[in-house]
Amino acid sequence: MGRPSNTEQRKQEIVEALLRVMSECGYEKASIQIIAKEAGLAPGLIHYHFKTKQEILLALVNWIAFSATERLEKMSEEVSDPWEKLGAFINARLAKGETELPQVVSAWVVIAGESIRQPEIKEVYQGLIEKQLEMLKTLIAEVWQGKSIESKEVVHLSAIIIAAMEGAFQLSATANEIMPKNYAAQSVLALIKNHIGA
Amino acid sequence: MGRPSNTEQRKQEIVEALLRVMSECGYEKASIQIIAKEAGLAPGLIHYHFKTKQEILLALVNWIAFSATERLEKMSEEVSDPWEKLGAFINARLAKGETELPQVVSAWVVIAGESIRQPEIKEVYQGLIEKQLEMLKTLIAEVWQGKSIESKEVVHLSAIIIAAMEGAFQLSATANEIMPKNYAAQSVLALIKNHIGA
Amino acid sequence: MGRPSNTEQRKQEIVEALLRVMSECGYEKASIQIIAKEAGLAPGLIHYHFKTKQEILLALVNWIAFSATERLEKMSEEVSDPWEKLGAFINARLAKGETELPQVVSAWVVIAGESIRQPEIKEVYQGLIEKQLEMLKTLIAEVWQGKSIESKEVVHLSAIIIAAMEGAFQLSATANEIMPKNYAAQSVLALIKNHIGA
Amino acid sequence: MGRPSNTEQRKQEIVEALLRVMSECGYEKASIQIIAKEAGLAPGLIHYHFKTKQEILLALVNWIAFSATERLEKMSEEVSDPWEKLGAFINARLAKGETELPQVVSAWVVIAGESIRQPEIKEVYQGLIEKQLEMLKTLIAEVWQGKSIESKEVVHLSAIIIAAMEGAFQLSATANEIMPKNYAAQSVLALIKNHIGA
DNA sequence: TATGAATGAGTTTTCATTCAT
DNA sequence: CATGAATGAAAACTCATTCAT
Repeated sequence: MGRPSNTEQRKQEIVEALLRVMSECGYEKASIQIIAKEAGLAPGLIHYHFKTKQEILLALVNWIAFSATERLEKMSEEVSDPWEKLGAFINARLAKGETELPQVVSAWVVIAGESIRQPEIKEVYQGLIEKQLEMLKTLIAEVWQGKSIESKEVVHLSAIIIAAMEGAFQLSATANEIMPKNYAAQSVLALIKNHIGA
Repeated sequence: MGRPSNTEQRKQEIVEALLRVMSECGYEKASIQIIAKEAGLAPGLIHYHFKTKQEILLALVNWIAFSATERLEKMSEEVSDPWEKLGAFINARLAKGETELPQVVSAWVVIAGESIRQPEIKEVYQGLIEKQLEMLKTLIAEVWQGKSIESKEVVHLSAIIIAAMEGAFQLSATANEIMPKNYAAQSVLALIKNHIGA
Repeated sequence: MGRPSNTEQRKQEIVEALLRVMSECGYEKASIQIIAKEAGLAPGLIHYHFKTKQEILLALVNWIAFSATERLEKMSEEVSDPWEKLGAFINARLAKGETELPQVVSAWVVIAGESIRQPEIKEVYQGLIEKQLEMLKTLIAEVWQGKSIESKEVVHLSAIIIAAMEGAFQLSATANEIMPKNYAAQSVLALIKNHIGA
Repeated sequence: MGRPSNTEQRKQEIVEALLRVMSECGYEKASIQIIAKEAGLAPGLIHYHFKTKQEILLALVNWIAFSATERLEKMSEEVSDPWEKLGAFINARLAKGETELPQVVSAWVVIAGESIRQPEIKEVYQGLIEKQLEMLKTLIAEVWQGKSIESKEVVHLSAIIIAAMEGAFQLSATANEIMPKNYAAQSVLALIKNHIGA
């Protein structure tokens, strides 16, 4: 009957090894050999579980996107007040003491760079951004009196807020002194509050 | 006597070739061979003018940083009204129809990714961010009644605005439908105006 | 489970291939390609087993040094008479019909040249010389009535004998007609005998 | 009429630049660019005066050989007593306080290594050794009562003394603590004296 | 599933040599 | 004679991928 499959667990180990290596070396310099060593596995095994290196990256991007989405959804379910929901959304990605590892932040910046030349990565990247944008539009429409979810004001505000959040990620990875993640969240929230006159 | 030097011109040609290639292939895939072909030069000549490939990247980052700074300074000199200055600052980096090529935007995202693993790149990257932050703080203090340049509010607002601008760059390179550069600028400006109650 | 390791054998094959190539082409001209061809292996495999080319050279130098030391020690154990021991020592490195291949002699001269610019090589080279010097001092003190091992006379005589042996190597590799290895050994021994008046 | 030729001087400058560079980097790593910089000349000029890099090496080897021979001859002319002549010969190459630069010693070891693969170099190298051997045989025959210049004893002793001198060079370049040049000379002379019973 | 050796194309870099000025 | 840019072949090294065990 053979041993029970542990493929899923192994795959996850490999993906997380890539995350750790990539957050220090970037994607190209994260060689299969190094990923294997980081994961404590033999190099050959990597290609048993993933056909190509890009497939691992794709799995990583999907995993990060999935985790983020999942966390966002859970957080917005836990609270019911619209403003609290909005706060939860912002905090979920930007607040200090997050489950979000600093490695994920660095990796995310690297992923953005890779998405420039790898359409498959770009697609997943865009998917996450779009999902976030949808959520944010909904949340902002809820707190902004008299504005419909597809009104120009809501759309623009949401987009620029998403940009600010992505930018905060980038700066916290590349210029940490300037943008510590801890005050990014409150600044963003304050910005929104003032903007819609709450 | 002897051959006249054309080093500076050649170096610039090489740097711009890297820019073009990098905005499509990323940094690692921008091989010396490809850069040389793009520049119409022999591969060996690249290393005659630059000792290493990283040196070309460094020159590119410095050039982008220098061009941006120069443009920002010139624009802020051309107008005298504080609000107009602020607008010029925002527009200089984000407005459509700019001298800023879309290639520069893509390259900038790639550079952010590279700065994760190359300290020399990180340093120049941070340098530009810091310079921009200083300018923005000054501009915001000028339009924000009663706020000193180093007050917490000004610092935080400036930082988040810088983040939004960097994020807008990133999104316009990776998710263009969501964040066309053309409305990023006006959104940011509107955000500031509302925030400080102007 | 898994593939059995043959690393040690492969490494030795590569080291010996370097020896052969180096004794004809020198170190710099012994390219990885040529070494690989000489060893009947794929070029990439060389770097799988040795991180750098210098590492191969280092392994070779260590191997030569180890072989020489081992042979010297064995030879001095096989005889007990002090004069015979001394003769065995001289013969071990210089006598004809030796296990010492002419390739080792040529390679050794090349190694001396490389040790000028590679400190790591120099270190191993010096180590062997020092070990030989210690052995020779002991042997000479044993046959030289009334001289202590660290007396000036013993030290100087030993040093010059080591020099003569190294020089004989060099001449037999570069000017073979002048210094055939076969009479170097007996000449050195005669020199010592006369010198200490035996 | 043009300017007066300075070819000979330039050539000598280049040769000496190679000497200096080679004594630190070896021959292969002594690139034309580096030699040119060391000589304070433009790279192109090197190839104006020497067709190939090997030609410079050849000139250097010849120069060293010529200088050595010249010095030896002059020294043996200055004294008339046979033992003094012999002493002068030994001292000329090995004694401390020599005009012989330490760089020449290092370069000489590198040259020996190169002669393994470059017949042209080997030839000059052997030529110098032979010339020295002839001189030494003459000198030894003069001090050794009743021995003819081509007797087996004189030939062998001369050969091993030449070997000791070359070896002393090598050790003083690669293992200086073991064989300082200063006591090599006196040791060699003492060895000869004892050997021929003087 | 797992191991780790093996492959070969591709990368950056070096450098003797040539050549336009 | 002299300069210094330009060339292109070759070098060491990397690495995703394959394969024998």
